Amino acid sequence: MKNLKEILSELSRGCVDILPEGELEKKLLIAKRENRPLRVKLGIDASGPYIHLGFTIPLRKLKKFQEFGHTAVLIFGDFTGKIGDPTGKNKTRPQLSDEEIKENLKNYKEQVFKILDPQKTEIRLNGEWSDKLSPQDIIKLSSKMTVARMLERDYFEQRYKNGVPISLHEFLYPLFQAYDSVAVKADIELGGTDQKFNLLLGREIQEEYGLPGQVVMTLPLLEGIDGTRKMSKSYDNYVGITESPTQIFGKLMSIPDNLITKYMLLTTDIPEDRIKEFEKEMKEGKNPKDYKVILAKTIVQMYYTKEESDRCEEEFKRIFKEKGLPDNIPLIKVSKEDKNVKITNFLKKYKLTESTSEASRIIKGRGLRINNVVIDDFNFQYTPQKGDIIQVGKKKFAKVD
RNA sequence: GGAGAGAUUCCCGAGCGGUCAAAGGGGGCAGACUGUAAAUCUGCUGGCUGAUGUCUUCGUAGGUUCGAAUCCUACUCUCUCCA
Repeated sequence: MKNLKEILSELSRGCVDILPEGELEKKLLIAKRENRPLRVKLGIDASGPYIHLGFTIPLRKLKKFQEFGHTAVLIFGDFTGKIGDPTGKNKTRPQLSDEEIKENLKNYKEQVFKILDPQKTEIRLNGEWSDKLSPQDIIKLSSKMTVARMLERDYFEQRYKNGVPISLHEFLYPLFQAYDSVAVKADIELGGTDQKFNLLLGREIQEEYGLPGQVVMTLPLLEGIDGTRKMSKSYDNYVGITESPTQIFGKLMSIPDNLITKYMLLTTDIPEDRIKEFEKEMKEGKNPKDYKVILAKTIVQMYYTKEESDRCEEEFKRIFKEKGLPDNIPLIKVSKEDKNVKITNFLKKYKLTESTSEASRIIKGRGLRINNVVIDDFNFQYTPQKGDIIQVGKKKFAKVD
């Protein structure tokens, strides 16, 4: 049995804030005294439940709580999803239909239980209670918040300054989210650092409704594989946990060096002191690539198997060190008419490029190889032969069948 | 309700009635160098095409004009100020 100190240190690994300070310890003590599990809340957007490495950070934290006997309460934002969240400027997200929500929920569950223990997980749809709120309830809820405080938030402040429209209902979002905490009687809520305000609001609203306020734990946002913007599907810089081992491995190998240890700390169970050693070794001049391999292998192993991770490593070596070819080159079936076709048309026809213009651009840039021979003439007449290897840029391969 | 400002290509942002497929930056793609890293350098960055050109693009719909992103009208949306 671990003592309280050890538990606290494991639970706070990677956390940015635990607010109010010291409260987590109190909650843990209360749970022990009352012999009941803590209810740890995490919200997810119903519109795109595609779980990438960034989102595994809070999920893994939740798992940690489960290991210590507590209950994970996942809030699936079907209510908010139905209203349609206007994120950007001109894009008002389409409202989700009931079927879409159902479908998303199904996919979500599948992925989430790759990490969480289903026995200790409670999945709730916030429509359950939000749908039932009357206008009076909503007014009462809104009266707990002032416009000035809303506008203080970075997110709104910037948009307001830049003249980007803010719809009124966007102000309601944090309130509904906060109300979720009331509804599920959360003891703790997890979220990214960008959620700090919302999470704290949850605490306040709980107190307004006569409940003990939740403890807020914020976790860092993980930069995507481009190393700058936060990991997100819309930036196409994500590593999805349901992607193929090869993809996961490859993507992780392309993250910038300075993120290696951050990824380790947040997305794996590699012990913190080991990570510190790695850091030191890299500073002393060891090749960061080797540590990246450790990271990539660890993660592939977490979501697949040890064998897969070994295979990925070997394949990676073969492709990039020895400039060999990947294992699974997609085959393209060419038809008999494909004789002496213009190469640009060919590339477009088989979706190797978006357009013929893109094809000629790549050809001009010396990015096209057939059987390892650079083709730099965009008027090249191509007659595909079975077994030809076509390489477009660094990453796209195809084999003629 | 009133007054003003604005909507440009993936994003930000220039843009005299013709020489504008539209400056510049960001992002992206490709190449060199590497460790499929970072940094740096180079090229490209609407579609189709025999590269010559051609078609579609500047909030939407009309109009003026030989010719419009640029002028006019209406509409839609946004912002700011006043009440």
